[in-house]
Order: sequence, then structure tokens, then C-alpha cells
Amino acid sequence: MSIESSSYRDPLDAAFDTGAVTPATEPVYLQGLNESQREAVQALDGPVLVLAGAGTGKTRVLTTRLAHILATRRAFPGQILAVTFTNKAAREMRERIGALIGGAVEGMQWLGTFHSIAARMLRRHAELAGLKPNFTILDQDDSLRLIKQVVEAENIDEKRFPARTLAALIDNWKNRGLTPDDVPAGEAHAYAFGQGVKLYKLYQQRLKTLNAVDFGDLLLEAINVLRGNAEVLEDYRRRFAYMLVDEYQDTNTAQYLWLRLLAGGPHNNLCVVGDDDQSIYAWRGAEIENILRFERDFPGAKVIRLERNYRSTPTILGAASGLIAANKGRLGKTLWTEGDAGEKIQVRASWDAEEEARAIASDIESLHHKGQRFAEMAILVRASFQMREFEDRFLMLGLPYRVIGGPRFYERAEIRDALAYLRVIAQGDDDLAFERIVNKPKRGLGEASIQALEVHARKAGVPLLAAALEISETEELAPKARKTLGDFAKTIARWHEQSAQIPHPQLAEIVLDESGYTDMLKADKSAEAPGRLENLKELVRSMEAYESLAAFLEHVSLVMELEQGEGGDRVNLMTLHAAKGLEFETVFLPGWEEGLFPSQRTMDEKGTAGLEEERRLAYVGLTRAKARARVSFAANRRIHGSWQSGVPSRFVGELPEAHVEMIADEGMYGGYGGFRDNTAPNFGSTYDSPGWRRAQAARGSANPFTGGSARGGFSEGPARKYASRSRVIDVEAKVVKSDTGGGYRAGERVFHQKFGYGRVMSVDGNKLEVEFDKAGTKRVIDGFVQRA
DNA sequence: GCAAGAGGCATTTTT
DNA sequence: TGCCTCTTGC
Repeated sequence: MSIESSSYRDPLDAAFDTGAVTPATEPVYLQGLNESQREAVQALDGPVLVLAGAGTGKTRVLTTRLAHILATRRAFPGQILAVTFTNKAAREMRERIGALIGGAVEGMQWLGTFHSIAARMLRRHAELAGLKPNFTILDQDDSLRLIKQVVEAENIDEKRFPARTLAALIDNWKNRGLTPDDVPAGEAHAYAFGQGVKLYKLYQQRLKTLNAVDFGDLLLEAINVLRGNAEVLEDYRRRFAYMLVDEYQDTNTAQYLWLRLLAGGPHNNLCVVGDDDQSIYAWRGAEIENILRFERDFPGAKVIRLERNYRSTPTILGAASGLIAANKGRLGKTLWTEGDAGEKIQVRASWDAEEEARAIASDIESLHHKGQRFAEMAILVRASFQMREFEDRFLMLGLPYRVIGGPRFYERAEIRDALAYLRVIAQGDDDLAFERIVNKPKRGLGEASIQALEVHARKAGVPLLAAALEISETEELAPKARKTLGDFAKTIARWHEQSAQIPHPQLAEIVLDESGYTDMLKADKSAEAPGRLENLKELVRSMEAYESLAAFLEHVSLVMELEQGEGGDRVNLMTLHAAKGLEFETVFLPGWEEGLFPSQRTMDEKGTAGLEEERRLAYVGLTRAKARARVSFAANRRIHGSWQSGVPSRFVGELPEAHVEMIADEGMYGGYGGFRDNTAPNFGSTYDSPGWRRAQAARGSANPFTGGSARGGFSEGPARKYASRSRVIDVEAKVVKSDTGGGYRAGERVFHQKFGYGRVMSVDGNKLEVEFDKAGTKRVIDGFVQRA
């Protein structure tokens, strides 16, 4: 009988014909796993903690474990709860399991992020939380606006007590699983003379009225539903035969409570995977204690350590291990690897940040000449302002790079505006969305008109959109505003009707055009306007993947992300936080200076715990490197405009000497030593040394203390704000263009991706001096501009 | 209602 | 230094 003619065939059987069916042979998916990886895959009963060090094949273990559960028929796909922190991680897991077992992964409806799974639960039981199933999920921006409204309504001086402070406070409470009633009395006074909790309560009421939740609520409300409804809880407890949590070291208290509730059932098969040494999100509410305490929380838990590292050289691993050993209260692991020691960690001292960038750029070029791809190199910084130095340098050299991180697609203003239009059309009672777009583009509706509208809406007890229609029939407003508002409301009503007949991507186009939004951007001559239009097109394109407008909106708030700029051979530039989970041949770690890294602020606020988190961040940075890591620090750095001299980071001294090689830039005169003597770094006293004075004389006007640095202010302008998540400067393409086109003359109008429009002042070979309309005078390579 | 200026202020940001 | 927010003046 041919396969085609056979009746239904379980995809799992098909997937595991090779292994699972023949007991004598080991399943294929286990092949190639080392001893502890295998153990982690096969330890299915009872609580399990997998301590997965950096580069030890964690993801593989995780996915294989799930495949194993399904292959051995221990559970149906729908009985597995698998939680990650990011959509990316969830997507990857889904793909990799799919590759192992095929279509059965489709049934894994409980694989996702904490937030998306909690949202799913909450929608099923919305009424138990006082919500309608179609509740809106507000992101940070929306939430802050709402909090602002609450604060204003209470007549609180927002200057003294900024709404964001309250937002942070509320977020913090929610992360800890605290409803307004649970907030400890001692914390009630944290905002506006003890009104914090009252405002928290008011904010929650507003959310309920709007049928909305914020990110924190997703978990908090889910917890409340589980706590308050025994039968619902029981149902989930029975359902989830196996539970798996990735990055457990990053779970916050709310997530922990939620997991504990679900894990308290008959199955007791909770497996958490994580690395206490890579916990870097305490400032976002992550409780490293959760992972440290796991064995006590779940008695009889099996602890499996993955210590064989497949990523880095022994040197890198040794350096990282030596560094992290300074932390206390670790669960402890001993990572090991085989092979050649590899290059030592180069530690370089530079005169200032500009020179540091220059040195790194030249390292990059020389590695590239030796055949290493740019994409295999990364620069990991502590704070994003450090990126500027590098972007500046790369632009000048024409080195292709990409910035990873930054504002996400759906966080961009134009995307949020477009979404607000669609939200109002889909759900006329979405007041926050209505407020956002009622006067965007400008329709001549000012604060006074909006206020009157809000008063009317509140009195009548109707949403703003309905109120707009009503108020246009009254004498309450000036005739002009009245008409504008009425027309606007009617237009939305019309769009709403059209939405039933027209495919939603097309509807979006119509809305953007008819609302005047597109025209507004077309009329905008700033540098970023074209990019924004492009983003909107991308948004419309992405809508096609969804069945309906409602389905699309359902997904945006939680999982909207747009892959772009992935391709191309470019140097990666990102923060240390953004680098977690990634790996590169070569990693550059600049800015290792006391105060910057470790961050002074973190140490001030969190003391030793803060310092240890910074150290873990350094550990994460180092362990991203496969072949070589290069640490550097600068003697002088301009922070917020003023020059500061720096002392090398204590972390430099904590790198085991055997793995380190010291390099001093020529600008440092007389070299530099003794930094590893933590107590008395020479560096700080360099300023009094003869070498320093010589350096000062030699550099003349570049002396940072006289403010005479040769380099003028490098304004990024608004470009950064609207930068893509994965910003790409495609240098190659433009350079080619200039080779053929080139030949600019003084006086010509040009356009630059970053600086916008400007006029060429002078030409020196391929270097142009351009006076930009907005960004001032800059020297740029002609490949970066085009004729305007 | 809107555009330009003054003052306050600056980490990290998975959802 | 340079950005964002709020105020002020038309």
C-alpha cells in the first residue's frame, strides 16, 4: 500500500519513523547531544532546573526536550505550556520544533511569551476579570498617556511628580504581582505625598472603563483569575502536563506567581532553563532569586548543569569565568571547552572615545582584510549614547554597519498613528486611539475643543467618537470646530462601513490617503519623512498576512515586529542587553570605565546587587565572542557635553591576567600600566604625568579640557527617534553611486539620509562640506548624499 | 491654535 | 551637548 493511499497518518509517526518506532535504536533527535544535554532532554518527570551556561546548546536542548515529549506520546501538543520572554525566542522555538517533528507543532497553542499566553488566557475568561473579551492591550505609550490623564484629573503638580515616575511605580507593583490593595503601606508614600496607591487604583478603574489592560495587567489579571476561580485553575492545571520556561533567571515575581499557580497541579512537570550568571534585567523587575530558590520552591527538583561550551575559545571562557567568579550567591557552574587557547583578550587604553572608535574601526578593517565578514563582528556598548562615536567613525570611513535595538517598528509615531486610525475604525469606543488622531494631521482642533468634547462625552457617558457626532449637533462648540469634528466622526463611520467590504490593507491605504496623513508626510521636508512613508507602506504590506482587520489589530500590540535590514555584510552595533543570546566571531567591548561600566547610577541605586548585575552584563558581553574579544576604555569621555576623565573599569582588573594582553594607543604616550592593580590605577594620575603634558602639547587644540576638540557636534537629529529596530546604513550601494555620479559642485542642493537637505559649501576630492538646513555644517563623503 | 524659544534632563527596555 | 517638554507670544 502506498503512503498516499493510506488513511490518516499521524505526523508524529511520520516524523519519528527513523527512531521512535524502533526501540532498539536511539531516536535520531538525541544523536549528537552530550551527556548532560541528553539528561536534560530525558528528565521528564518532576521539577527540573537546567542551568545552561553561555553557549552550551540551550536552545537545542529545549526544543529537543519538547520534541521528545511529543514523540514519546507523553502529551498532546495542546497540553504543553512553553514560555519564552521574546516573540523572537518563541518563533525560533516553534520553527525548530517544527523542523524536528513537523506539523504537530501547529497544535502547540500554548507556546509563546508570558504576555501572549497570559493574554490568551485572559481573553478566554475576560468576564472574570471585569473585561470584555475584546479588550485592548495598551502599550507603554498609551499607558503613560492614560496615567497622565489620571494625574492631571487629580490636580497633581506634574512638575514635581512626573507621570512617568508613577508609571514606573505602577509597573513595578504589577511586576511584583501587587494589586492596589496589596501594596505595602510603607510604599504608599512613594508618590505625591502618599497618593501613589490611590492613583494606581484610579488608573485601574480607568482601564476597566476603557475595556483595556496594560502589559503588566496581562499577568496580574491572569493571576487574579486563577486565584479567584478554582475551577478555571484546576482546568489549566490538568491541561498542562508539561511546562517549560526559558530564561528563568529573568522572570519577575508576577510571572513566578503565575507559574507556581499553574504548576501546582497533579502533573508537577515544570522544567525551567536559565543561567543565573546571565540575569541582567533586575531593573525591569526580574528576580534572580527565582532561579536561585528553585530547588527550595520545588522540592525534589533535579538540577542539570550544561557546562560544555561550544562557542568560545578557552581563553575567552577563562576570562569570563574569572570575572564572574567575583560575584557572590551564584549557583555555580564550571564552563569548559576544548581546542586551542585562541587569542588573548586585548585590552586597549585610548585617549578619548573618538580615538577608541578609531582604533576599533581600524581593527575591524584589518580583520575584514584578513577575510572576516563584517557581520561576524559586533560592538557591544553599555549605553546607547556610546554608539554615536562609532556611527560617526563608520560613516566617515564608509564602513557598513547596522544598529540593533532602538525603537521597534510599532513604537514609531507614524505606525502608532496609523494603528490608532484603524483601532477607532474597528472599535469606535477606543478613546485613547481617538484622542491620538483627532487632530493628526492638523485639523484645527485645539485643546479647547477637545476638552469640550471630553466633558460632553463624560456627561453623556459615551465614547469620544459618539460624543463627537452628538456635539456637532449642538451649540457647544465654535461653528468651525463643530463642523470639523462632525465631519471627522462621519468619515470614521464611513470607513467603518467600508471595512466590511474592502480588504483591510486596501482600507488602510484609503484611510491614510483620505485622512490627509500621507499628504502631511509628503509635505514634510525633514530627513525622516520619506522613511516614515516607507514604514507605512510596510505596515500595509504586513497587514496582508492577517485574516481581518480585527485579527491584525489583535496581534499588533504584542507581537508586531518587522524583520528588515537583515541582509548584507555589516558590523553589528548594539547594547550589551540587546546582545544576549547572540554570538559573533569578534566582539568589541568599549567603554570599560568606572562609572560608565559598571554604571555609577546602578551602583548608587542598587549597591552591591547592582554591581553584580553589571558584572553579569560584562560576562554576557565576553561570552558572546567565539574567537576574540577586545576590551577598551578611554581616559577622557564627553558625557552630556562636558568632558570627564575616566578610570578603567574594575572589571578590567578582574580579568585573569593570563588571558589578557595590554595595548596602549600611541596617543597615551609612555604607555600605560598598573591598571590591574585595582586599588591604585595609574590612569587617574596620568594627567599629572609628563607624558600627559606632552600629549596635551602635541594635540594642541584637541585638548578636551579646553573644549577645542576638532570634531564638531555630531547631530543625529531626529533620525534616531524614527530609526528602525535594525537600522542599516547601506554604504556600499551609495558609494557605488558616487563613483559613477560624483562630481558635486559648491552651491548644489543635496539630500543626506541622516541630515536631510543641505547645500554644498566646498568640495575636497570625495569629501564635501555641506551646510544642512537642520543639522548644521558637516563634512560628509559624497557617497552619502544624492542631488536634491 | 500654532510656531518658536527656555528650561530641565540625561542607562540598560524581552512585553 | 542636544533632546524633549512646556511656556510664551503671535
